[in-house]
Amino acid sequence: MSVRVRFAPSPTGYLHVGGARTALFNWLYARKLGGVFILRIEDTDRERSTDAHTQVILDGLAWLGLQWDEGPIFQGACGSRHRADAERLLAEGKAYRCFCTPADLEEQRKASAAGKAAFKYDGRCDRLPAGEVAARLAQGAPSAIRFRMPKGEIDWEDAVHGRISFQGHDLDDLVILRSDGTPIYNLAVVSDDIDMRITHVIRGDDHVSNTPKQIALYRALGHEPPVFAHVPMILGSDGKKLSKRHGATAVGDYRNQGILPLAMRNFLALLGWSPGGDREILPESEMIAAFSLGGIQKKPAVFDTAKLEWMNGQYLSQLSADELLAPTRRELERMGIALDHRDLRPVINAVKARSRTILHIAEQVAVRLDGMRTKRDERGQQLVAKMGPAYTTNLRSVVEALEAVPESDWTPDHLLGYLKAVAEAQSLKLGDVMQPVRVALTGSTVSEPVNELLAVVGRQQSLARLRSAS
RNA sequence: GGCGCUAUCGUCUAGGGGCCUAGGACACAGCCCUCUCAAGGCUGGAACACGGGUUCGAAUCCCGUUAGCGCUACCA
Repeated sequence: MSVRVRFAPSPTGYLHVGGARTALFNWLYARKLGGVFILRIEDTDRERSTDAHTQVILDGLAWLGLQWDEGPIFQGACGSRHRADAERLLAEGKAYRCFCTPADLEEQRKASAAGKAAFKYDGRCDRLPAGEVAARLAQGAPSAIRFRMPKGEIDWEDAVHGRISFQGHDLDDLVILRSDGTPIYNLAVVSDDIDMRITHVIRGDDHVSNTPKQIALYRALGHEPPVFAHVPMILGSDGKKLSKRHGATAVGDYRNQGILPLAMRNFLALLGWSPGGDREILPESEMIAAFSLGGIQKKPAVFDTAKLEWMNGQYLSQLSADELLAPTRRELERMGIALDHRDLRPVINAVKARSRTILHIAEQVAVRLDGMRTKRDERGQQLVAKMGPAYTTNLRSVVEALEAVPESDWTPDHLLGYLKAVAEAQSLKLGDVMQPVRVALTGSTVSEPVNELLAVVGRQQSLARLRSAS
């Protein structure tokens, strides 16, 4: 039987990095086994689901290059099947009607909390005589359908964790169909996974405790459960589950910060999984070839932004200026800087070695071609002050010499010669003539070699800016 | 509280009884290169949570302790 896996996010928020990694593992597994990767949108929570969120998820997956083979299938469209499954369980005596209202249950919960024990539905409606049930239904009393949880042990061989077992008597008789006829998550998932002939359920560890309930449901519906693989959570630097207060948690946030999709995907793959050996930067083909569920870590992983940026830098350095051009332009557009008429490639080449993100590249381009001052370079003025009067004196000497340089000599090689000549003539160290130029042109003490910087900014612009600075 | 899961450098991990005086990567420190900063190269500090077993031999197997995390809805 061929492998069929699914990624099933609910469109109630953005595409979280944890979700993205779950999607990635599903995708890798499908690709590795020649299986089918299906996208299902779990939108049964009508209140919180929106089309906008769905679109963000679709965009995020596409950006990461995780192409799905089937779907997106919308769970909300399968309500009649969910209802039919619930009613079948009811008819077969595997479920029962529950007339407890949410208010009743709230009260039961409170009473139980006082006794320090965990609340567990006591099955009072399961003990209602058949006549009573019929009478209440006849009166039109609203009722939900509850699944009667089998009492024995429920266990499975988890592809990541190994054997996990629960005792049926620790589990609740869970509601599977609300009184308004809509399904509850655990039923919808099982019903859909059966319908879609899912063979492997690869999802987050937060679903481990749902698994025994779902296995019971599978059996009650007359189907063998699929293979389950529960992948560990992703934590913030403080060891708590990654959330908004840790800063960026959505895939889109990293996209906006100038992270490349392949770098993001590679980083995510290494969070909780290792190809074995010492490999880190993996092309898609190697990643797929090396992937296995057994190679997934059992413990949660901390999301380390520094390593993500390092990895992004690795990918960045492998790309040519031509390949970096489009993303850089997109970033500049987002920044509201119009440089459409300029050839950005020489500048990109000059700055990319010192950049870890596309955003940083775009900023450097803007500084050079648009005279933009970035926030991080605002301290340029302070640097000038720090250099004292020598800054102005030395800068003037350079400007004077550079003004005599013809356009035809305005190249990195020739400029280096001119700068060295200035240093020699003034008995200065090369750094003493270069650093003022660097600061004047970029507002920063950090940049590519000054002769390259001058070439990239261009003769006219360089001289104009240096003059006004000196 | 109950149930479940987990436990190797600060972080991501290699490791599946002897190859481990525990390897790699990020981060950090130093050196080289150098006009600055990156990149690159070299060097360094840094971990098997604790306690019992099993075994000739345990990071690796078993038990317990501790700690962390997850779940505990007519949410998903």
